[in-house]
Amino acid sequence: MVMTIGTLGKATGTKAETIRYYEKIGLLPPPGRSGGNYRSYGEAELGRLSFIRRARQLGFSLDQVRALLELSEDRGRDCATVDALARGHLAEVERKIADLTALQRELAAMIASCHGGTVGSCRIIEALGPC
Amino acid sequence: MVMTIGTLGKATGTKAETIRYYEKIGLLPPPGRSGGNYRSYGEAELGRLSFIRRARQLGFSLDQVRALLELSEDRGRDCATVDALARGHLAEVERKIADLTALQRELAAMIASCHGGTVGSCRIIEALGPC
DNA sequence: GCTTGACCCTCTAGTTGCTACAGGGTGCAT
DNA sequence: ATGCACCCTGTAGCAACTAGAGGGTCAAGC
Repeated sequence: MVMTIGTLGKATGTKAETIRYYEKIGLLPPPGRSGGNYRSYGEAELGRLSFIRRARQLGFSLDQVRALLELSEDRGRDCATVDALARGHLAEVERKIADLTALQRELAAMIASCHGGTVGSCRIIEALGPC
Repeated sequence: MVMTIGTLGKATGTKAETIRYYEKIGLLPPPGRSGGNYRSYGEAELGRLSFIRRARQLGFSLDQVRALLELSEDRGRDCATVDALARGHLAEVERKIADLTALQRELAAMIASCHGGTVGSCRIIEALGPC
């Protein structure tokens, strides 16, 4: 099964530009070319790109994806490194959730304190102003 | 009270580079200069920069901060616009929290399914692989 | 009065992860 | 043969800074 970049893109929910970008930064190997100099992809590339996209959806950075790809190629290796990478990412996500939740509370309190009127007496602006 | 950029930075928890950046994008007006061509700031700038930093800490974008600053200058105006801006931002934060929470659940499940061993049998790698 | 060190200046380029052109070539159907 | 959808390369842009090069300024200490 041979695909053009557009077909591969549709199969993985990725824009052609993004695929070319992944190639440029070395996340995808340079594929073969057709007579008209079109990139041509097969099953292997489909699998690799799916992996990348899935990991991205889970919020892994491109650097983390790169590491995961490398680790996944070495099937005999202990998977503790993979585990650590995923746990590190989870911790990061949890920290972000905590930060945003604190933010949410502050914003909600600020908004609740505003009872209309003019900017001059607005509690939201006041809350942002000099302490 | 006259300050150099470094002093203003310390007072507001902002790096000098960031202050110059804010000036470049028009968030802070160009300040006066000392004999040696140093930027010199007073109370007004301290207030404005504090406002900016506080809003940034609450996750408002620079464009939103710009709008808030403009609104705050017109004390007689109805504060409904301010309120709407803040509510919009809160909604955005809440959406992000929901997204991250979904992510967190997926990551945690993935990690829980991994019971050690080699990469070849690693459930994390498997979960990322082709469906 | 001269040096040392901390500070300041401008300007440019890098970060992350794409996205959007501009200015072309290819391939297939009509 | 001509239109249209697709492909190619290369560059520039987004947010919100951050870091560095290559200089100038100022106060203190000797």
